[in-house]
Parts: sequence; structure tokens; C-alpha cells
Amino acid sequence: MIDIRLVREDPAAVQAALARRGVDPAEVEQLAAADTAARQAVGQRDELRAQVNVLSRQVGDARRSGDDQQAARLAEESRRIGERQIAADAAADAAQGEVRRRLLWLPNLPADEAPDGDGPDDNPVVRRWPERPRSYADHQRVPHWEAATALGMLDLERGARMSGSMFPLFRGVGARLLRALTAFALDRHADAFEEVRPPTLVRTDTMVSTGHLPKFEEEAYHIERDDLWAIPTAEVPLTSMHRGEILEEHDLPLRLTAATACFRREAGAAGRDTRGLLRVHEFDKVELFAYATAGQAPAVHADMVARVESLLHELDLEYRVLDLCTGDLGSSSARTFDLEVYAPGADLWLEVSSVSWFRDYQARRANIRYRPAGGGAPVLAHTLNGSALAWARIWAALVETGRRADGSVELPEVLAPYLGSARVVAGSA
RNA sequence: GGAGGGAUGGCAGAGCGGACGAAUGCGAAGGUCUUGAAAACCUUUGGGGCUGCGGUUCCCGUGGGUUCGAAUCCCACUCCCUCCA
Repeated sequence: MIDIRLVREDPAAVQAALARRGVDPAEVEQLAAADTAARQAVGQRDELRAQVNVLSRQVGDARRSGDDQQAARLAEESRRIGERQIAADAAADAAQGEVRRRLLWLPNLPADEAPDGDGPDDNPVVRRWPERPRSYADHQRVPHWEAATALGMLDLERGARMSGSMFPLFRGVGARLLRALTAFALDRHADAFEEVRPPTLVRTDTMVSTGHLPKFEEEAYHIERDDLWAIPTAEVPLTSMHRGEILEEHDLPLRLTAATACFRREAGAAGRDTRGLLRVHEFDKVELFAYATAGQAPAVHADMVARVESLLHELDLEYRVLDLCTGDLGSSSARTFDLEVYAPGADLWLEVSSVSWFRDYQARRANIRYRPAGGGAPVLAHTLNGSALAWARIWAALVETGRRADGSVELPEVLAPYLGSARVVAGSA
């Protein structure tokens, strides 16, 4: 949620900021009007409450001094006001609910530095590595769903038999490669990030805290019988890890990393990039996450991007960094860098990480604060997160990039400690 | 699955219908004393909303209810602990 006070004090600024991402200024006006109405309703309710409280105290006093007649009279008067208060209560609750509903649906304000744009085509490329585009041999121009299936690393057909299409089944070295990548990434972040293994099924509140609900309900798997949601990213449970808490400033930045499965319905994505591992309903991912002060946040954000890039260097994959424009920025995010890897076989840039700074948008939903080192009132924390990395697509890019003329695949040197001799995958035939 | 017990401020823990937003202890911050520290003593020490900054309102797991008045009584739910299967 954005700060309602900002809407009160400078609605034009909020309108201007949100207009950059296509929000109708009328929505801000309606929110401001709802807020005004809510404050009035709450004031009326509190006024009646105050009267009831005064009379109740007087009833007690009268009782104690033995004046039962006076007590009964005061009680009766208080009861009458109490009856009016019932309506005032309902009005105040409804008005506040309306403000909250509107706030929950409103996206975050983009950072000033976030580039303007209408959609994915307007995202500027801020960096690419290697600087000079690589050239690829013909044997690398084979898509992973062919190359890997031939080597017995991937079995999409049988995966689909179990769960439907877009639920991949990895096998043999293919399965081991996922385990290797996860271990590799967790090891690389162990210096600064506490490793966590959170639950992958979470309550509704937990999904609301990050902004995945109510707006993106269609994108998530929901287990109705138990009213639990399958997480689309470890960001969801990690944000709620300290939900409702007041942290100490000296504990910040508080950094966490987690390897989990992630689940996405990919509603509305029908027909787009559906082959192989390009777009799947379930994939493993290592996530980086941080709670920080406003002052720390930019450096923490930059560090996360640097860490992701460092992994990509080590895996020796060609990649580029995009600065997401306002038209493509995630709803909760103020600023996001996407990292895309080049997959020569599919001849596509694949998003493998999205490193986002949410400012206090999620913290306000999740009520995550910290106490300033010098004392004083608690302050909302900033949250940040990024994948490091999403393995299905990395897996695809590694297979395609590492494919050799004889059809075998050589995986990066850096994975040797995790793969041993399996680093080179030859046909099983 | 069944039977009990519990959930109160940073922590421990009292309160079980009316000056209770909450005793007490510990912890923490400031002060006195001291060359410095410890000890001792004094003071302060939960969070949110609205506000004409004088106030006012809400929060004792969550949501309802009873009552003039609820941390306290009733109901439901969630979570924790013990025992049984």
C-alpha cells in the first residue's frame, strides 16, 4: 500500500506518479474522497464512544455512592447513545473498509529513476555481458527440449502425464543439475544471507502482504479445502517471516535466502513461449530477500543485482540487464532490474531474475517496522528481493549453450564440485 | 481423531465486570554517586487512528456477542503446550 497521508497532502503528486504507470487519476480522487468520508465517520463514532465512556464511569461512581436511582438514569441514557453508536460503528467500518480496499488495489509509486514506458518493449538495456555479443555454432542452435530430451535429461511427455503440460520432469543428470544449481547458489550467498526453507503453501494474509492478492488471484494456485495458496515465489513467505514485528535497526539489513519450488498458473499466457522450459507452472528458484532501512535500500538493491550477475558470470551465460520501465514494472515494485539470459537454441532472451525494490509498499501491508537506533517511533522497513536464480530457464540456457558438435552437453566448470563427472552429459545410447 | 491447559507490554508474570493501557520483576535508556566501572538510588520505557495539540478513540491471540461499562463473562476460530488413541 502507498501512504494514505501522501494522498491527503499531495494528491496531485500521487496522481502524476501513478499516471506514469497508467493509473487513471480519477482513482486517486475517489480514494481521497473515501478517505475524507472515513475520517468523518470515524470522528462521529469516536464522539459517541466518548459519551458512552463518560456516562459509564458516572454509573460506576453513582453505584459506589449508593445512588441507585441516579445510576439507573445514567445507564439508560448511555444505552440510548449506545444504540446510535451501533449505526455509527457500521458506517465507520464500512468507510474504512472502502479506503483499505482501494489502497490494496492501487499499485506502488514508481521510483523517480525508473524509466517511462508503456510495456516490455520500452525497457532500456542498461548492461550486457559479454559486451560484444557472442557467436554461436550451429550445434548450439538446437532448442533444449530437443537436445535435453535426446540425452535423457528432460522428459516433458511423462511430466505432462502426471500433471499436465508445463509441469516439467527432469531426470538423471537433468535432475541432478537442478540440485547442483541450488547448492551452488546457496553457497555463494551464505556470506551475507541466512538460509531459510519456508513453507510453500501459505495463508491468504501472507499472499496479501506482498501484493499478490487480491489483484493477481488468477495467477496463483489455490487449495480450496484448506484455503491455502501455493507460493509463486519465496518472496511471499519471506516477506511474512517478520510480519507484524518491530525489528531493531542494528539488525538491518536483514538478509535471507531460500530455495523453494514456485507455482504459477500463467493465466492469460496461453500460446506464448510455451515450448520446453520457457514457461512452466512449477519451477525451483533460489531467492534473495532483505529487510532494510530506506537509507540502506539502494545499496542492498545494487548488491543483489551484482550477486545475480556474478552467478551468471560463473555459469558463463550471456545475459543482459533491463531497467524495467513504468509500463512493465510489477505492481508492488518501485524499481526493478530484470536479468535475461540468452538461450541460443531457442534464440530467445529468457528472464531469469527480477530484482525489485518495494520501498515500504509491502511493509505497510505486512506491518513490518524497525525501531531507529537513536530511539523514537517505529519506522516502516523497506523490502527487496530478487531471484538468484530461477533454475528452469537457466537449465535450458546451460544445455543449449553447452551443447557440443556430437550432441553431448558440457556444463560449466564451476559446477564440478556438485556434479563431478556428470558435468559432461553424453548420450546414454 | 479424543481429553484437558493456555495465549496479557522487549521478556517473565499478575489481574478474572467500573480510575486497567494494565501491578510486580527482569531487561533497556537517562540521571545522582564514582578517577572510571559495578552496586545503590531516582526518573523514563508498548502500538495505531483522528485532532482545533487541549484532547479523544482503538488495541490484552482473531472475530462476534452479553452489559450503562469487558483484559476480565459467553460463542466461534487460530495457534501453542500436556495427556490419550
